[in-house]
Amino acid sequence: MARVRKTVTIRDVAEDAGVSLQTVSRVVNGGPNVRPQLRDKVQAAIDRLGYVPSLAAQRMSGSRSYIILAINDRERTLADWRERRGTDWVDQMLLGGILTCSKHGYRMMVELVDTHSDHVERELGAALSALQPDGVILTPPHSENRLITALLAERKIPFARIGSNAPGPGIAMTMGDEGAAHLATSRLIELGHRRIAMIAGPAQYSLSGWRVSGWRRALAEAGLPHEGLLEAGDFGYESGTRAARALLTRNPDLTAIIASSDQMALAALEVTRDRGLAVPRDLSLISFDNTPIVRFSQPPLTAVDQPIAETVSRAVEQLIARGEERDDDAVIEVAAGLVERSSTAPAPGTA
Amino acid sequence: MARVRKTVTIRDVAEDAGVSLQTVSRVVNGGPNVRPQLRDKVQAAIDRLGYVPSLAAQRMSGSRSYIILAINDRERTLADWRERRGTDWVDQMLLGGILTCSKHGYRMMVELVDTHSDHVERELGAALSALQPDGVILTPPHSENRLITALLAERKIPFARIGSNAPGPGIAMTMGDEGAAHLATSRLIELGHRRIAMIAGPAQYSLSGWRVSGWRRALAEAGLPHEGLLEAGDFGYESGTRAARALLTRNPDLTAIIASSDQMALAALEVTRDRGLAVPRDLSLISFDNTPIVRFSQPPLTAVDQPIAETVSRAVEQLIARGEERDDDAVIEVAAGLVERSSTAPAPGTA
DNA sequence: ACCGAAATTGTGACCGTTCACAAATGGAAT
DNA sequence: ATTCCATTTGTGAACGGTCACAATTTCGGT
Repeated sequence: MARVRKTVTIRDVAEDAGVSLQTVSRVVNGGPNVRPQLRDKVQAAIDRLGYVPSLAAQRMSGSRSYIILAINDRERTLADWRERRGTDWVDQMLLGGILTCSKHGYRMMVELVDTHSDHVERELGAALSALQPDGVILTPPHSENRLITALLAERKIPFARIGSNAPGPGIAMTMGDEGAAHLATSRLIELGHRRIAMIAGPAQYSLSGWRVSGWRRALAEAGLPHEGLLEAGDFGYESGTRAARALLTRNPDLTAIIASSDQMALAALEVTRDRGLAVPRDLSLISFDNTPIVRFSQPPLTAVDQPIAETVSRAVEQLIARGEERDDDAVIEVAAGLVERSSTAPAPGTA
Repeated sequence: MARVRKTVTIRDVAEDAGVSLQTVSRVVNGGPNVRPQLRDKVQAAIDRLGYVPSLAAQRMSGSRSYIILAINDRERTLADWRERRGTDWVDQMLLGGILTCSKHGYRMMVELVDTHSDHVERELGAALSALQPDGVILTPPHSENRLITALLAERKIPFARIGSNAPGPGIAMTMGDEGAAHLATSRLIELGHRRIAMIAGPAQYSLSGWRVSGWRRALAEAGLPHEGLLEAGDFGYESGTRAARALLTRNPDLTAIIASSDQMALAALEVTRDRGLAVPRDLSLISFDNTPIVRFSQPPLTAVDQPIAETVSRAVEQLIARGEERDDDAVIEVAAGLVERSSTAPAPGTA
């Protein structure tokens, strides 16, 4: 353990090993064409001195910055968002990304930007100039923001759009919302349900639309109607209450509800309870997101599991790989799964 | 909106404004001794070109890095931790820190290190060399790790230890665990409870000890015994189940339990229900942490609210302020509060 | 032993910014 | 006007790396 007083630079290593700076640089970066013998000698010096290249200096001299920038919404992130969808989403996203970055020698930096369009361009532009990241990850609701994607495309920085199903500039990382909704709906149909309602998310998120599509497609495939079975919320609890009430009032024969967020599902659970209906005996319930909360409700909810951590992780890997490559757009799907708990059961009156 | 092709450097601005690099630098950094007229002219050029100084270059030339490094435990963070204490802790910490950093023109970077002591020094040392942060935030269980604090002290990097009550090197940011436990216990005593048990956290976290102390002190002040009323868990659900069972079996006259984590409190809730006891009619329950989960249990739990976001936020501000100052150690307390919900009530048989 | 190409190593310039210091300018006092 | 000092501006040298390219070594084939 060498005692480190001042920062150890590549020069110190070069001197210690009796070689040139360039050689040390080659060893550090695993460059080719270094004789094994010399490489070992230099490596020994590096270890002895505890040398670690300075990220700042590396970036200065034209190499990569080894930074992935994750763009999050400032307002929604902390207050709004956590109230509505549970905090888990942000958490998983961060940790999935950070973990994967660290695995590849990269670092993830979180940048919070305002939703207000004027500022977005400014703020993001400043962040890009200051940090010069090798890649950017866009999270909802910025995943499909034209101004942002245009800015990134112009600067030729590879970027991934999380939770966006639409092809377009950058890499779209979808969690297969259409398919997931289809899966959940199909499962309910399989259990004998015929009147299956959906509480959708707000239209501003395109995933809301995709989930509705998946639900509708599954119903259509089974020859079931969807009229009057759709209500929209804003992912939050109160909106779920409203939607559930409307649905149950309008459709007394309802036997299943799919909610586009855990909070809205919990609200629906509360509403059904108030009306004297038992879940899952009288009504089955499936939620989206599968945050930790739904494991502790009575009963625990069956939920569509959005593989957020894995999605972000894959996004990071894509960006890193795109480092030198051409920036071909793509849509990558990470499949969602259905975690069956106790809020789903065969439809009433079924064998 | 100037169209940005290549990165705008300080040179471009200097040229555009017809001044020297140094002058631009002065304007950017709010340096003294620049004539207002010139300053405006330069500022105009900066705005027009959309210039933002490169963090890397700034760091290179001896200025600060404007980076705060938050050290988290790799294993516990993702898997273990979230299972045991709910994911909220990490989330709040990150966002509290990130938000505050961004407010001051700093950025927060999360570094995950292994718990295994050999690696910690290496990993952290590498991170410090690579990033050269202006400050470091240590989170449990690293807040009191000797190797880490020694390393930071040696490198003279200001650092804050979150959730540590003990004075020592660096700034200790305590959330007043002793006081919080005392507060919760006192409230129960006030409600007429006489047999108040505690499910403590694992000994490896010093906050566990402090919470026990606060509980004990409150009991002592009221002349109540604490013998046989203490069980320890590991913050996780299962351990809470075990502890609650042991406590209830050993003390049939128990009327209140304080749990050192939300998960353990939920477990205790489940156990009391199994035994035919109603909360809060027969038994009052208070948990620690106040993660979103406890709002959705039946009944919603009264909980000690750990002001994590604020604590980290304050820590960041301390570190930034310490930038140039002397590194005097300190213990700063951010008081916890009690959020009363429906799991606490007057003791059975009380007026 | 000799030649040439391939493999290995070294050299200088440069990345974008700030630092210490030198130069120029301004204004008050003489 | 002149002198002098304080204020304002400019200059060259770092900072710690990498890049392009030049110099050197190695080695197979003759």
